[in-house]
Amino acid sequence: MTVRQTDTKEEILRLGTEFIQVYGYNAFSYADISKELDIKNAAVHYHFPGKEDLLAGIIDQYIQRYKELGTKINTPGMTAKQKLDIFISRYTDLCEQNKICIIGSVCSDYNTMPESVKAKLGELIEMVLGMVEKVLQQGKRSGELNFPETARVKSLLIMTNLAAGVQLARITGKKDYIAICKSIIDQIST
Amino acid sequence: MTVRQTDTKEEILRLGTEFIQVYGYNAFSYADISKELDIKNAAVHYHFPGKEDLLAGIIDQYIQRYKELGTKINTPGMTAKQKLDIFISRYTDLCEQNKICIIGSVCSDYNTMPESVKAKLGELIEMVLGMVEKVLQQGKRSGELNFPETARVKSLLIMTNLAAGVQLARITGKKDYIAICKSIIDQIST
DNA sequence: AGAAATACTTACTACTTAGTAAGTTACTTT
DNA sequence: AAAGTAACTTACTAAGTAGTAAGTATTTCT
Repeated sequence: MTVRQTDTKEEILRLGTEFIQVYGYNAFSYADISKELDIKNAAVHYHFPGKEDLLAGIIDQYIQRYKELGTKINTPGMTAKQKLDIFISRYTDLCEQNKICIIGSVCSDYNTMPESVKAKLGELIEMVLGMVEKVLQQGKRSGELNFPETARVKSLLIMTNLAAGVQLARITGKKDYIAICKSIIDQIST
Repeated sequence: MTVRQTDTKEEILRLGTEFIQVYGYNAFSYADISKELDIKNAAVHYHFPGKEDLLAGIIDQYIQRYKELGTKINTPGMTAKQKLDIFISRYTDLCEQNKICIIGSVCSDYNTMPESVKAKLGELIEMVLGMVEKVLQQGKRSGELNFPETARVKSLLIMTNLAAGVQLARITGKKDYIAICKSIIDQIST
């Protein structure tokens, strides 16, 4: 039962996530993190020996957060539409902060990553897609939502719209992202 | 009327494009290019003084190619569906070579780029979206295609499906990309 | 109180990065 | 034939990169 002496490790994870979302994985260095936190780069290496370890830690944290979201979503009395809105709002938040989804960001550099990280990334994606699929399935069964595709394929369509939507918004502006979100909702509404 | 002494410049552009599509913009160096072409890194700097110039050249070439595609597409006797298939096949080719769209790739590193490159990227995207929009409009008018959204929004939806689809395929496999393509076609078919 | 673990800093190394200045070769123009 | 230009190479620099070994202060365990 340690009391918590430091939150340096969590700050490193926070900053690492932010840098990936804002500048990309191969565009930031341990020096960027240490400068920002006013510590030495060796301190970053202490918590995460290599940059790959940091990336693995960031993805693990992401997986953890989505697991918590899954628990939250399984609260009874929530409609499928409300659940889906929670997923969409995650991307809307990113868009408003001029960030992009770490999955999309890391995907560009995917081929420069070790197998261990690739596996973790696969786990994260399958988890998110699975969660959205379940929500869509629930909505379809209850008659709340309507779409011609299978729930799996529809989750692929929606998630690709959102992921590339925030990327596009960086270049063409937020109005395009907003239009995409509106269409996603319209498409599945009965 | 120069005869063409060298194709080094074009080879650099070709390799640069490939590196961006395979590893990402901030993950390759001038040394990677010079090694591959068996020249010195100074030779790369001769043709493209800075990495930003190389990126600008790559995007310019992409814009040029899409312009040529636009001309090709304006050939009479081509259905809207055939035209759209040409756009889709570009992404399918990428997917098969385990590459991703340069727009999506570069987007991760967008905030590390100079304004001149950002502007070029905007030009490229608006051009592609505009072309797809026109094709969709034509198809809708002629009754060949059917969709509830505006042509502009539908082009956003389709292009985000494709762009993120090839990204996703890297991680979860090509079957997901294929399912996405099938759905795109199904959605707009009358 | 002493030992051990935690969370660092100091000080460094080996390597890679983009980038440049000056020289070389070969072809083209006048 | 001379001058100029294009397309390089040679040889380098300054800055940044990930990463490490050894030391220090502080807390925790026994």
